[in-house]
Amino acid sequence: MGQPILNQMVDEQHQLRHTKPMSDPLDITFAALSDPTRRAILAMLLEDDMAVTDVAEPFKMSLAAISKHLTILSRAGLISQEKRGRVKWCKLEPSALKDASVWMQGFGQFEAINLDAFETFLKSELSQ
Amino acid sequence: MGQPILNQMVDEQHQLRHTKPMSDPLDITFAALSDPTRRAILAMLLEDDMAVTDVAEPFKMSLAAISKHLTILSRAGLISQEKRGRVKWCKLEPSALKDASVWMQGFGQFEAINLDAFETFLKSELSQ
DNA sequence: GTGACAATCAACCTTTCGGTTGAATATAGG
DNA sequence: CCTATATTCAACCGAAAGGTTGATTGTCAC
Repeated sequence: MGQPILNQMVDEQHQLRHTKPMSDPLDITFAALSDPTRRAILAMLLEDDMAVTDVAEPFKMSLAAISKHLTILSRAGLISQEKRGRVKWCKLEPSALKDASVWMQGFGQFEAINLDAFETFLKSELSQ
Repeated sequence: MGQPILNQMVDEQHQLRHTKPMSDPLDITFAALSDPTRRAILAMLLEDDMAVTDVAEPFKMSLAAISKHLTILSRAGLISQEKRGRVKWCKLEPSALKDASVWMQGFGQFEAINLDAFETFLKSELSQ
């Protein structure tokens, strides 16, 4: 039975005690999400896959800066990048959000959104 | 009609364009969650309210460091702190996770599905 | 009051973050 | 081939993060 989420948390704490420099994937995920530019990029990619230059266009910062942000999102698994020709296409990878989402579910009276039911819902939607 | 989640994302992007130093609450929430020590603290508080010293006990870092982490969690609204006598009690405030959770729900693999149905689904889940 | 305990403050250090600029590396197209 | 475009690399910068230590404040307990 049990609460795998809780166990995971305890493990995480235990890891800390031993000063493992090994960074939890959740570190990277949440850190990636903590920047508003990166969240905006994710929102843009929700609509469509985009080239790096096109991603950068709405922002007033340099292309290199956006390129770095994309690298961070990519390392967090939140997007994937595929080079076709000289253009690198960026694609949202929403499944990476799942672990973080599941972790958060551990804290909530707002388990309002039951993930199993959620997935069932998605499947039924997609099969139409 | 209406996709409030998506609109919110667009607003966020718009804000960026104007270099507002005004930090989105989501920045603070996700940044707070990106540190493993702080996530471990949240997990501990999930079991019970605790005094600062007791929170610090399992960790090998200084009390001052833990105190700083608790301040960050507090500013993010993820915990509340109440001083009774010389002891400051820390209490989990899981509702602060809700906004972040809702934001994340916007990213399903499901650009295919229609957002109205998604919201209807969420409402029905919440009303149970 | 005195001493022990709870917690924060203040100053400091090192590393990471988010940004810049300018040069470098592909690749596409005429 | 040559040139324009797409993207990254490299070096640098200031600011913020995460930690330390030592002093400080406040409260309880005798």
